[in-house]
Amino acid sequence: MKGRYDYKNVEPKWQQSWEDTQLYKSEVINAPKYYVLEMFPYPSGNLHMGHVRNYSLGDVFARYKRMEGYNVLHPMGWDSFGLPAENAAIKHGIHPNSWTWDNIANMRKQFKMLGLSYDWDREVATCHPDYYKWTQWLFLELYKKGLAYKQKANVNWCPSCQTVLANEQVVNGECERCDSEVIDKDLEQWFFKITDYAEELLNDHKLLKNWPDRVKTMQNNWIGRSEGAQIKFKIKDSDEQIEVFTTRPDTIFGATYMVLAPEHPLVKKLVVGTDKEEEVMSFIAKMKEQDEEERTGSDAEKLGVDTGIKAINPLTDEEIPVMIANYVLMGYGTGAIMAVPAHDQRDFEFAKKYDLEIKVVVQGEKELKGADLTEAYTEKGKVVNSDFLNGLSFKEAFTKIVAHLEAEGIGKKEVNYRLRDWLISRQRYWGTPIPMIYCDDCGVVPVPEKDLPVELPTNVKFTGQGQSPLANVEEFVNTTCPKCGKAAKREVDTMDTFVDSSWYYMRYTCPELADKIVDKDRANYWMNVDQYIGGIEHAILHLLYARFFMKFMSDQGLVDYKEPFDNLLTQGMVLLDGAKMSKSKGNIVDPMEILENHGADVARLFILFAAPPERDLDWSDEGVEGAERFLNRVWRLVSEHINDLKVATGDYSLNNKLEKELHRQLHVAIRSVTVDVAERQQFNTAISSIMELVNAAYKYLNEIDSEEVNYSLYREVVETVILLLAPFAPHMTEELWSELGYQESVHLQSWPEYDEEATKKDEITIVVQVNGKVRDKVEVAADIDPEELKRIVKEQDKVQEYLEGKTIIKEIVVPKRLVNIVVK
RNA sequence: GCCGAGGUGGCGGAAUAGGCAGACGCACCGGACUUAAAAUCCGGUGGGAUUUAACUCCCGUGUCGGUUCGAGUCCGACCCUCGGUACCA
Repeated sequence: MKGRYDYKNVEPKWQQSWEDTQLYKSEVINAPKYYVLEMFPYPSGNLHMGHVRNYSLGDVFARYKRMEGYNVLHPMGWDSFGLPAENAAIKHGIHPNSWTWDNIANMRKQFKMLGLSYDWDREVATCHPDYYKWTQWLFLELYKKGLAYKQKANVNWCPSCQTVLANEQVVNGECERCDSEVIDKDLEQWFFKITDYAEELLNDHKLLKNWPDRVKTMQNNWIGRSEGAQIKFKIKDSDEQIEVFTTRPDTIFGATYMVLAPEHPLVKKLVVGTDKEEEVMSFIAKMKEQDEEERTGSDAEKLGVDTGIKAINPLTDEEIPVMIANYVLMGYGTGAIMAVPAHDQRDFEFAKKYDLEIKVVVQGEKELKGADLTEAYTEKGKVVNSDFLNGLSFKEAFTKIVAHLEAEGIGKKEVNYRLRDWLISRQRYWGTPIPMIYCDDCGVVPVPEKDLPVELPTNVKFTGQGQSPLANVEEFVNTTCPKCGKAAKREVDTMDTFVDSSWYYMRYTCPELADKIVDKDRANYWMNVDQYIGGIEHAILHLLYARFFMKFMSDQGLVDYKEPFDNLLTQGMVLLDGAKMSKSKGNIVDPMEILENHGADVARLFILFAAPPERDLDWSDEGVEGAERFLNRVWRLVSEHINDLKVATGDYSLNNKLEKELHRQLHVAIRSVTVDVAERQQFNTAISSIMELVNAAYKYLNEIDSEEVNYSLYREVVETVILLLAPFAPHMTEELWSELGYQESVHLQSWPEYDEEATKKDEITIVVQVNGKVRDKVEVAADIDPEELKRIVKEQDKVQEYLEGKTIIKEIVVPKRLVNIVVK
């Protein structure tokens, strides 16, 4: 046996063996299942360290659960539609199809080099027609239910990606992918009605007990539920009405003006032809020039203009001015507000600036006067100056005014959400075609299910300009109407790739199925995903969309569950010198280089040991060497004693203190590692516990007479180290296991069990404190009587010193830990 | 501003129910092995005071205060860092 772990030969050998014996193949059997899933990657062509971390974490769960006796599903696939493929085509003239499949082949090879325990028979790729056929099928199901619809809307357009984006993909007014500034466009686009599920998406967070709170909070904020009322205001000398949403209908008597967003459709209707037309239109033009930051930044200046139009406050019957202002956004609520400057800070600032009436209708502790206010009083106090609401609390006033509005037919209670419908059209080629046809006679007609998939044509020119490249492919565009058979045209936009990844976890349960998206029995057996692992950057995007799809699929009867991911682990980033690794900055550590120089087990062990999973991890070459040193230390535990180990298979007794202590540490280690992996998901401390056991083994070998080594005990320790380490360093442990003479894979063995009794010490150290300060320590029997312990403690010389001349007030005994004597 | 997470040695990090702060690893220092080096093994390593040394003592988990026999852990106020979000009516 070699003196060092020879990863270059050992790792490929076992990777081949695992593949040959189909070790990680999973099937539905009559046994408890465990579905572990990591977010599948975009096939950029090469692994990066974030991948290594993500997939190493998942592999530990998969291997551990398998050893625990679960029937484990651990699949892998490719989120393989997307812009980079198309950009490569534009730049290098390589077809996205071949570019993507080449990348997949290369990355699959790299994944295998990491020794990850995937059932590769279940591999899916979202760009494969066998997969996107079902993405299209889901689109049609959504369409049938009215949850997919086409509408002209003011949408986000990324000039660099040359496509529209969903709200979730716009960050601070910039494209989430390329950081270009996003501009507004009025376009007719396809939407998914995720807002229908807003309430459920919010409520079902309570089912997700093991999701990080911050992810749930981010989703809560994104969905942005608020309770209030919708109220209609009449306009003087017009049949039109202004509809507003407010969370403070209790303050309606204080509504002294109204504001429309510059984009509000009523603006043109009302203003055109009046003497204010020019002034208003030039103001609106100016507002449109403001970029996102200027308009919506926290300290953006409030700008407005009077339309000259008057609305009627339905409660006071007073005429109030209708303003247009930049601080009211078309994208939230109705795009119009009733302004209550005394009780809303924004309205207050605006009213001060444009000299509008401020009328107090909520009383605070001190009497408030409109003229004296320096800021709005936004508390929910007692209502005043409000006729029949006077004297009521917020809650009472809310109920009463809403009842009044409903009775009058001018308003109602309403729940408003910040969440918008999901815009899924993309003016790009490399995505799932939207299966819709436009017929002059029949209108919008869905592609019949039997005609799916609508395949992407391959003979496409990439210009990167303006509209979907599919628009220029005549054979694709021109088709016949499924209804009337006349010439018709296909939809040329493709779907947002987040649609593809919203349901892939379901397809893994039946990846080969040709006539159905999933088989319900199989889906019900494997779902939900028990453990999902991925980056926090998907807290809103992917994780919200996937939850939406799961709920829809559940409502369609495809599966009996409502949430896709029971447990979520969001792993931290891999940093180099405190900064995110990035190609453009050139601060990259290439996983392939680490595999070449240290092997997969070292890479995995380092990355799992260096930090707890959720936290960011700073790359350290010294740390990698430390991991390598440790693995070789384990290796030598076997290699240096291989002959004795091979014959030492019998029972043993514990002959002396050293052996008792080693045996105790063995069981302590099993307990710690089990708890850390299974309950706490703290792999760094799990590994440190294995290190402690290895150190204990060395200590034993060092301290015992070399003739007297108890090899049967020692063998059990070594075997346990191997088993505990197997999920972390699968190749080396497999090799060592076979060196010990076993034929069957270490990854098919049972997880070691510990004996609680064996973890206990006969003699324990008790800390002795006087007035809370440690003054001495005593060795006593573990089961000592507390009174006896107190007596022994007080006999100690050092303790006596501190007790001399003092009176004992109190004696505290914490069993197995300490004694504290309080004196005065 | 609001919401969330966090602040512990030279560094990454541990302390699971309020009970020895600093597990494990890195780095560093010393020793063994070696002609030598590498590798490996053994030992030391929070700061300070005193001491030849041992012993011993004091301080120490962002700051200040509180609860408690006892606080990294609980409570209150504050400071800082990171993440999310931001005219959301």
